[in-house]
Amino acid sequence: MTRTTMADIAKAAGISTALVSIVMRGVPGASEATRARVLRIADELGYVPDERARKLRQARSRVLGVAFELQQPFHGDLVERLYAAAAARGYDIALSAVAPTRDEPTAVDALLRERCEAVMLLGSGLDAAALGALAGRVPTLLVARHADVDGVGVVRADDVRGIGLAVDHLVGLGHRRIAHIDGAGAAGSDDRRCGFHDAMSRHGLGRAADVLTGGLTEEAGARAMAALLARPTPPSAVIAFNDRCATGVVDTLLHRGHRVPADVSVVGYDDSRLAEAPHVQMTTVSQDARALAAAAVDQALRLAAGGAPAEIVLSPRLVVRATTAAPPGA
Amino acid sequence: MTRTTMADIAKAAGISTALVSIVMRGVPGASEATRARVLRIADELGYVPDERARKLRQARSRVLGVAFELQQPFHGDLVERLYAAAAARGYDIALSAVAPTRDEPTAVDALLRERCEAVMLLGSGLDAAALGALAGRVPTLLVARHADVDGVGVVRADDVRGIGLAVDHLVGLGHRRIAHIDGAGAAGSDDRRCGFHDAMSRHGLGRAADVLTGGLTEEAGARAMAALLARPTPPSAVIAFNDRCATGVVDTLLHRGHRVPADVSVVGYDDSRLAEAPHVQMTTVSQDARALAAAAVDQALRLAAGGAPAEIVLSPRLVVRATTAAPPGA
DNA sequence: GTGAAAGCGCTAACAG
DNA sequence: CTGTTAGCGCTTTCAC
Repeated sequence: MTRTTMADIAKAAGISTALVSIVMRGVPGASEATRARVLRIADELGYVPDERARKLRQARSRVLGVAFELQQPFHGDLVERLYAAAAARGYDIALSAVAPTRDEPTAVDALLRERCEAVMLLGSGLDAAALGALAGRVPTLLVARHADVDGVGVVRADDVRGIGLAVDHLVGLGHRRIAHIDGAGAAGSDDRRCGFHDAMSRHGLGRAADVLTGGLTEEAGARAMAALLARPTPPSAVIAFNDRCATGVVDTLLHRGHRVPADVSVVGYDDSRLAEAPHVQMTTVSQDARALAAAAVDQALRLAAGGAPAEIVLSPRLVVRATTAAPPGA
Repeated sequence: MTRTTMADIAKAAGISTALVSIVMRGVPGASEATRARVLRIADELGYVPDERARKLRQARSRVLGVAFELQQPFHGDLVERLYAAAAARGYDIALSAVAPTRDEPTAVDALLRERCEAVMLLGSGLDAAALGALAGRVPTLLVARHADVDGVGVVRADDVRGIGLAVDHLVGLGHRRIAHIDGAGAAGSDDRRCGFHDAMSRHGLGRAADVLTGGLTEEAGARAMAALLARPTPPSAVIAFNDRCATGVVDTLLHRGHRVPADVSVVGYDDSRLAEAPHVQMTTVSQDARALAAAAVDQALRLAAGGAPAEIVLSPRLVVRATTAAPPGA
């Protein structure tokens, strides 16, 4: 089970390791004959290049670190797109997961040890001080989260506008009593809450703007929806912090015998795989994981090259599906 | 932004890098005074050890590779536990994600390049030939999947028994028309299907055993449930392939005005975070991610040390929550 | 208790 | 086109 090295191939082919390296990297400097022979031998010997050694030798590691949450479907979408965006630029992705039993500092630390050229934090929960400190050690990029910290790059969708789109859509359908179940302090929840208030006010519904504390999970959405249903006059539409939260809202409504969207309309956020599932068909605000990922890799590389941090704000898009309709009696 | 190395610390402290290494690793061989001084200087300089260099030098990389699916909540649970189990043995985890646009061979290949001592594939979709080939290159361990391939270790829960527990529970409640929505060829689906047939037969309900093609997603569950509802006499209970699938089943039932569990009981599989959410409270079969992860790391290390592959089968446990009850009119 | 020297597997100059 | 020489940052003998 001992791994084949370049030296083994060089010996077998009767050439130097440098030449093998040239062939393996596919750079010019070897005759076609040698190239073919080396490749054949490498294949026979089951050679797999040692990334660590390669990275160690190279001035730049060509690795981008990504800290993400294991249980956040939207992070899954982002990570998937980040792999592709990084690969397109010749970079590898080093993943480090955040979970209830593995906090963000731990995850980031692991990335630092891998000598990533830059780290991208997906919807990070770190505060300004921690972010500032991190940015002092490694080019740092916040993805899908708003923050104004010196030295930290940001790539995100315009959350204020995103929620605005949702409100416009619902008001256009005839809704007036609209509630927002927020992210309870999670990345982006402040912006979305503001966006909600702004948009409602714009429609002259400032006083009908109802905000409840929610969270990032189905559970949070379910709890908040239950609270709403306990009111004398529940809203006719709900905008949840994200798709998972919205799923909890829908479940609670259905469990209690309310129809979606006939009785209550529900809007999610993220357009994660959760929302597009045929049986869910959730109206949601798309952050466009693909564009976000592409912009993130772009800026991460710029930062790594010594560029100045920027804030890149992408426009979200409303994806109308089947969980929104005119309010009852409209 | 250029990283501090051991040489920098050695110079600043006026000692050799070897001594710094001794201190950083916390092994005996340095005086308390030196130790304290080195640690202080390292801290001041913001030193972070370079894992790549360390791994390269060490005979063993102390890294375990994990290929997992980004959108599978149960994989998230497993990964979280694997981090802890590996850390307890002094090992790091290298993550490589599988997603619709990133196939398993790609993910495994990335792991190989990192010189993992062993790779663990979570619910892999690789066939016997591919697994055999992989096992020839690196100690390979299948987690949460059944397979009988030479040289490949397996750590899984007893799926036949797991489904059996679900059937026993439902029959005990009085159900007789029970359907199983399967995994459509996914890892474990054969076992679960067999387990379903076995258990139903054991209860003399072999002819009432209804199996539908499903899948791993909410969507698959929703589609299958819709098909069941189109029948003249739909079942009074459904056992889904996993929690995601079960969620789709529940959603479809609720959407169509059926109550869960009053009209139809639903059982999931995995006991992922999805199932325990307060508003869901799904009855499900627990594979105990923690125990599975511990056993997996255990065997991965044994394999890496040259041990013979084994099949470790853990007993699943039925977690009764709120989606199962006696059938209507019972 | 401490340091010098030799590599881990690879790539990046250079020479030839 | 091909080979030699030097390391990347760290750990590991083996001296002192």
